[in-house]
Amino acid sequence: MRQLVLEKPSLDEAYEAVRNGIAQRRMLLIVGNCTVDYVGRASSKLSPGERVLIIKPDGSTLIHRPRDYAPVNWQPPGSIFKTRLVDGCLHIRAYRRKGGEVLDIAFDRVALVAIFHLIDDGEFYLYASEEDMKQAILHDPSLLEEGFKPIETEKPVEPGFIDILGVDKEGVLTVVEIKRRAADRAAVLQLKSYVDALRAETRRRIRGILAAPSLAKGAQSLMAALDLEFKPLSPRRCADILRARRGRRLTEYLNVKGEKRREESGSQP
Amino acid sequence: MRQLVLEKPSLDEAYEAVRNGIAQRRMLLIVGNCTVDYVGRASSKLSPGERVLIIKPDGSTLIHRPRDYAPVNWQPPGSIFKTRLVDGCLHIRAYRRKGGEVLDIAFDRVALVAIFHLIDDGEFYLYASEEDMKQAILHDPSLLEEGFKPIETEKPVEPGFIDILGVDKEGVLTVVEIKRRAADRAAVLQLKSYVDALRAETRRRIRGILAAPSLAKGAQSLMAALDLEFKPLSPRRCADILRARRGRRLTEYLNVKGEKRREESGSQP
DNA sequence: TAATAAATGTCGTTT
DNA sequence: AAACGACGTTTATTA
Repeated sequence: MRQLVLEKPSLDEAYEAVRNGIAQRRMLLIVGNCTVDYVGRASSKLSPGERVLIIKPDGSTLIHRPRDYAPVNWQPPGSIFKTRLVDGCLHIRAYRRKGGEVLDIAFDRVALVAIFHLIDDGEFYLYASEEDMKQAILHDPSLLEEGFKPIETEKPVEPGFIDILGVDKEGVLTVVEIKRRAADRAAVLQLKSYVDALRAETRRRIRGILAAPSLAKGAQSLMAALDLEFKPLSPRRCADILRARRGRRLTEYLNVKGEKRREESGSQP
Repeated sequence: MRQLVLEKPSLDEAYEAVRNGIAQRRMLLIVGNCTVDYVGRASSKLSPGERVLIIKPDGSTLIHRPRDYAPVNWQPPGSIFKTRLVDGCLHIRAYRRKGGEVLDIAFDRVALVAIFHLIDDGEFYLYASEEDMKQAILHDPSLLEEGFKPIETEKPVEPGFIDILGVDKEGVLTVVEIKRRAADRAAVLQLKSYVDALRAETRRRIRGILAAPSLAKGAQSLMAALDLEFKPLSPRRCADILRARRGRRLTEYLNVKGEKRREESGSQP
């Protein structure tokens, strides 16, 4: 059985199919009228309506209403299931050991049960992450400031980790905090705490630079008050620069180096 | 047409069904082998594999692999769609005005197209939120501390909003920051910035209290260093207390007051 | 296991 | 539209 699709099944039919599908660790899509109850870190109740329930082979469970990006209720991977027919309803209970969280979905009508054995070994690549921004600055420190020299990345302090620690062209110790989106007050406070932590370690003068595409309004006054600096830097531009750099390096390998080195270069994330 | 289900349709059949389903603002479930490309705030590429695509009436778009809670790619509500048959593939493009984000899904094989007109007017209630914790403290200030008296909630400062501002039994101004889960360094810094902002407004002595179920280790040293205080408080307990309080009040209404007041009480979230 | 910070975070609320 | 903070945030990484 690669796929099983039941249109408007009876609750008995649905029950059997769902039970088997979960036992065989398939991907289940169930559409129907249901209520949802959750008890765990919080509690929630959802009165009747038509929704889509997804149960994945890894135990992830999602209930999607016909609107919104986010599921209205869910259970993360690793859930344990119990399926029952009670009082003319198909109950699916997803239990999570951690936190003793329980999600109970009760269908009184099922429009579809579809069960699939999906094979997905595709590779996923994401560009223009904060990590890409950091790499771009390390490859080309002038992106941050002319004369900037990185010393260390992810330096632990206090605790917490400084994205990039370096010195400016005057030799002044400089803490760099990177954000891939508009920096808000929280980001400023984060940078401030790193600078303060470092001040406790040394008497050298220390600059704090926040590198991000933009700075929220309320964050601007904070920056000034805390004597920190802002450097506009977009994740897209960083990703482009990285790609160009790596492209160049790849070309160098192709022209000069042997097979093994080319593979190494090609396997970079 | 309330529902249309196509098992293993040809790409032509799938194309027609998807086109119509999107035009009629239905809920679409499409299962098949696909690649996914995203360009927007970041960029991503996903090589071929079998996945579930959900398109909602509001334009929300989700691509789910057979694992993980989160979709591998998505588009938030409001997307605009373009469906095409190109080079033997069914392309579905979800375009988002904001940020010019583009999500392109290309199926070379479709296992299922299921289209539904879902009606969901159910109401969703969540208990034990941070808001519930705040209400519980306002109803019973001794939850925070014996003799505590709330003065104001969501007081704006600097900017930012103080969850609860009050005075302790000695009359000392007290800033309360509430977290529904273990308070981390960011929460401590948030409280600190509120206390500092308030200090700029008055010369009175000010206490800062962080009310949360627990305090992360790294946050403890920060609390001490910044002269702030921690009060253990669980969202569950607050929700229980709130429920009891409201239950009691409801009972009072039922026993004493007329129809109109009962309705008001009953309509509380 | 706990803690720390990123995320294409999303979502509601308010200015 | 921008900003601010909550979220049952989840997820990855690291001590």
